[in-house]
Amino acid sequence: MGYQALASAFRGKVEGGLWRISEAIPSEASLAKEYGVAVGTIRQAIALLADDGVLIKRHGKSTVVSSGLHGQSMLRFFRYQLDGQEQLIPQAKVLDFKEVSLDKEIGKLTGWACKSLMRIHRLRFIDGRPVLYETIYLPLPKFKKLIDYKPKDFEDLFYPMYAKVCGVAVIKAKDQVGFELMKKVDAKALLMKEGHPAVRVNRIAFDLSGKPVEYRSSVGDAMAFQYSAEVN
Amino acid sequence: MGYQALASAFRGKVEGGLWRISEAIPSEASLAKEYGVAVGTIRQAIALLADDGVLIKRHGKSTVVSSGLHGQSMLRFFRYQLDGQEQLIPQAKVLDFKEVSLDKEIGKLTGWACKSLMRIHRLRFIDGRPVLYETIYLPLPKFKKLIDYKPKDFEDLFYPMYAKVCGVAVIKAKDQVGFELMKKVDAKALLMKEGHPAVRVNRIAFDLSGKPVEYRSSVGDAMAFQYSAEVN
DNA sequence: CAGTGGTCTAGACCACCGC
DNA sequence: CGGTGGTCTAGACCACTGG
Repeated sequence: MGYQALASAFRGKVEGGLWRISEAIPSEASLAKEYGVAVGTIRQAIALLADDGVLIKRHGKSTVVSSGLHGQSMLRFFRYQLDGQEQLIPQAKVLDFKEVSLDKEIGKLTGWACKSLMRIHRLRFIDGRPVLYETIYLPLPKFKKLIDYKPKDFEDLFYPMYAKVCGVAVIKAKDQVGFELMKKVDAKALLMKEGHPAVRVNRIAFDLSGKPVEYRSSVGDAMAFQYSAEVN
Repeated sequence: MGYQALASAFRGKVEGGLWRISEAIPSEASLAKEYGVAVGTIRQAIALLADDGVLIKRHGKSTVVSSGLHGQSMLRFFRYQLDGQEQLIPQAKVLDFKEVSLDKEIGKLTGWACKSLMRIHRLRFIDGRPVLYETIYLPLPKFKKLIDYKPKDFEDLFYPMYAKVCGVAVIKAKDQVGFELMKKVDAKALLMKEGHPAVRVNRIAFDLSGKPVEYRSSVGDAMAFQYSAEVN
């Protein structure tokens, strides 16, 4: 039982729901006793999961299972201060949503095997201006609690909502950024002209166990797009 | 002398050139003896620098000082296989270079205080087609060995060349991606039309001590742009 | 084989948090 | 104050690399 095997065991606890989102895990000392290893070994195992974002450590307090990402990780792609504004008020509005059958392309990208998805259309605003038009797909057994929602019930930030309502913590995502000319529907939603330069971001989001739990495609004005990345 | 203080001390060794690029540092055991601490403490300090990319550890061999990034980290922004090609032959060609005085804007971005820079214009090709037009700025006391070069002397990959010729290891970079309409000079270099949608990537590259050592601005066809990123 | 880093132990003491 | 994670020790033994 090396520390990597212990890390796998702990992953299992999280995936199996024995260690629940936002809740504390046992102390390092008690885990060491339970597994019959030294505390240092437990610490190494926990460090692995903490690096992955699965567990959150805070000195003096218990280690807890992550409830996922919070920041407006999508809007970070766009320049906000178009008019020298300093304060920005990001908002979101769900336009419509319905149950749809699994799209073949999305199934291939995500590996989902479910029959139907929930599809949500949503606009995001900055200072009252629409800047991003999103189409979000959620696999349906898992997110069934959302199908009784009304558009107004959806919160501005989806990931914390997933955690609260559906017990799904998004801790990682893969984005694909590409350039295109704006299509009619996208242009209409964003109050722009068809054929205007556009950026499309396709995102697959992953939960605590590394399984894809959301597919999202977002379109915005390419001329307002600005992305920063670190390379290591 | 905690492990963080030790890490600082080790950073100093690297920055001061006492531990040189690509060379082995003393073993953990000998460092422990030298500093009068336990091996575990040395290991923690070294782990910090290894996470930063400053040191490279390999089981069974000595820990060495990093010589920097290698991959074509710039071309990763573009789709290569335009025609179902599988093998791609990236090439580069330096068009011209000269000593110029420090641009105010670049000085602000990089914090450079030198008087003059070396400016290099460079084209990058895939399958013989120009895809990227780069303008590279290097602070001049540090890179003076390059001013006697002829355009043909420059290697395809600049970062390994910096390490070999100037003793500068690039281990980190910050990229800023934005869209614009192609300017005349850029269009001409890339054999495209002025006003065509373009992507511009501005990069600041950092050496082992975290100081900016290169500023680079690259332009390419927006329609061929595709970027993948992980969000954590 | 000698030398390196990787894993693990069983303790000690420190630093932080909240009651 | 008690409980948590953070740092450190001084060893033991394992696993990998290269001559």
